[in-house]
Amino acid sequence: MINISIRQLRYFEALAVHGHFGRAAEACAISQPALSLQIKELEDTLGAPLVERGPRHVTLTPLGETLMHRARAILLAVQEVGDLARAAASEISGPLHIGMIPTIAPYFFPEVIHALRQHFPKLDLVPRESKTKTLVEELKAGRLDIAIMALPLHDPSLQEMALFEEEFLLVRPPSHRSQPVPRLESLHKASLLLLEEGHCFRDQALDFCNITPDSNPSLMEGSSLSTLVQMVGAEIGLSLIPEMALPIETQSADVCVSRFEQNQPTRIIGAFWRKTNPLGTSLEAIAKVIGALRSEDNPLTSA
Amino acid sequence: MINISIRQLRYFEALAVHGHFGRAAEACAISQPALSLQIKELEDTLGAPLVERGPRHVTLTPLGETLMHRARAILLAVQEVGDLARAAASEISGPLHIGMIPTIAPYFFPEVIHALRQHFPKLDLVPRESKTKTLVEELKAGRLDIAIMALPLHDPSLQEMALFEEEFLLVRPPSHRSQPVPRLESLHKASLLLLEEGHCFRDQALDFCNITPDSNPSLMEGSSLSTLVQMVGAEIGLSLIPEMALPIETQSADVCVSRFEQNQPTRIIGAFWRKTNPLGTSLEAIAKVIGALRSEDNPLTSA
DNA sequence: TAAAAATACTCCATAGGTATTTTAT
DNA sequence: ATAAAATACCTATGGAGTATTTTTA
Repeated sequence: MINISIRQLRYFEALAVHGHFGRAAEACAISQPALSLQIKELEDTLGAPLVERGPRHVTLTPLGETLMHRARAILLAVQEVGDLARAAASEISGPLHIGMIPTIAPYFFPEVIHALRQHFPKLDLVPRESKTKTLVEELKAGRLDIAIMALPLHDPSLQEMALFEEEFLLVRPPSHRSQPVPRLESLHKASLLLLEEGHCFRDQALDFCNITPDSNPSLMEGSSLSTLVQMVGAEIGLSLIPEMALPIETQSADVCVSRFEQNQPTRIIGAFWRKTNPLGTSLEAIAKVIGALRSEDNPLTSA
Repeated sequence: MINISIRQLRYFEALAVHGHFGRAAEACAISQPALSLQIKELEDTLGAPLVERGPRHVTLTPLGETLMHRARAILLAVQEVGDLARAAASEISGPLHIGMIPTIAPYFFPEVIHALRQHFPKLDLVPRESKTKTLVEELKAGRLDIAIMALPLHDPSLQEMALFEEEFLLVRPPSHRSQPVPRLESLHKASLLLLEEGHCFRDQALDFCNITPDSNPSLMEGSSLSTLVQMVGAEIGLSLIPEMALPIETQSADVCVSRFEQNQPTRIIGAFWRKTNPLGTSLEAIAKVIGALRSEDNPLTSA
């Protein structure tokens, strides 16, 4: 029977990530020789080298690569076993890694954290803001427990739960205040300011306006909603912002914010977690608390 | 970070299987206190009891049950990491657990073992004979590396490889020798002898003859092909046997064996293994050697 | 009260630390 | 020549053994 230890897999993963015995050892909070020995032992039991030792950095051998995949899966499964305990406890406690997309995070995180502290005082919240793609990766790798993102996602390994619907609002320069609200379909002709590549809000907006980035030369980009609103205030163009950003982003800029008169676009925001996460039930309760914060004005559930 | 060891999971699995600290310890080749301590430690790190201690036997708590599922998955993944090494070696070696369905095993195992010893001398073959359902379970649990069964199976976690086609032959009492071969479709009117419930060969035969067990009161059952042939020899009825059983089973019985004149029924025999088994490539080579034994007379591949 | 698990203790294997040498560019 | 990994050696944690006590139907 093969005698590898979880410890060896942990060290090996660190070595793969850092590509350097010394730094990997540091990451594992052990000395470099200690890590070297465990790697050596792992190589011995497998009967083949796992890394190629270079003078400046080490790289994985093909066998090392395949082991890495399997090791990650095992380490995730082990971590989930650890979470079994927390799931069994009457009250959820310990660190909870929670992620949110950038177009929501700055406006929603404060109240989410406040509400979760109220409902689950034993929880130690570790918030993170990233784009959807990163959040999904982090969820799957077990570095996040739950993420708040826009639906739909269609990832079979993730559980999704819709929380509330959010409107897209039109932001125009102050000079437009007297003009009528343009129709959504006419926006492709305007100078539209949108978030840079990778933000789901950008894709949603493009989708609603029926725009492909190439076909619209007057499209301009910003890296945050705040920037966009400021640029609109400086008469550079129009933009869309999610409802949630309204109170904060329009405070410091002189802009004209309007709903559309018809075909008001919206997106649905939901919570996501690994289906295999033993904390599932707790995460559902947490998601419900988060959803309740917004569902008063915007109820998705008919409760 | 949770500090669970693979050792603890192994011991816990043994305890779950045996329901008894002493016997589980024996199965793990350690002393009872050693196992008790590891279980206790596991319970401590998870913060909740995993087993309910009874005076005669222990039973898993609900948490223990869920842990068991996850532990098995982890242990299987670890075992597969162990197999990575063997897969990396130039020549496949070590123990290979191979299963076969009962209607093939007695006739085919000898030549399969002989051929595999020739081609893979470092392999230590561990053969087992079981019905399809059991073989599938054993494959998935990692207690079998490869199984030879009838297609189709449609199990998404298993890789299948067709090896050869095998005919179903009609076995009649010696008195029928002068009579013409009945048509396959007329067999449901005859006194048909078939294998008992659970053999895939039985289901295949029923299927070919368009019989449902209930609708045919003259159906009789035996627990082995050998029994069936002997009963046919004793004029008790007719039967079907797979081609492969022919040389052995008809040696010691005075029966009349015939192919059908039309609609000759066949089944396809194939090899199966876990898709995640790192030995996959080796198992493919092994399966090819097995298939080559029969594909001379019965080629499935157009080689 | 009897079978079985928990506890007490002792021992040894091994993970980890520090100091040092070897290696490869 | 230098950064980095391997080796040597020591220490200490903890896993396993034997003997014994506690538990509970």
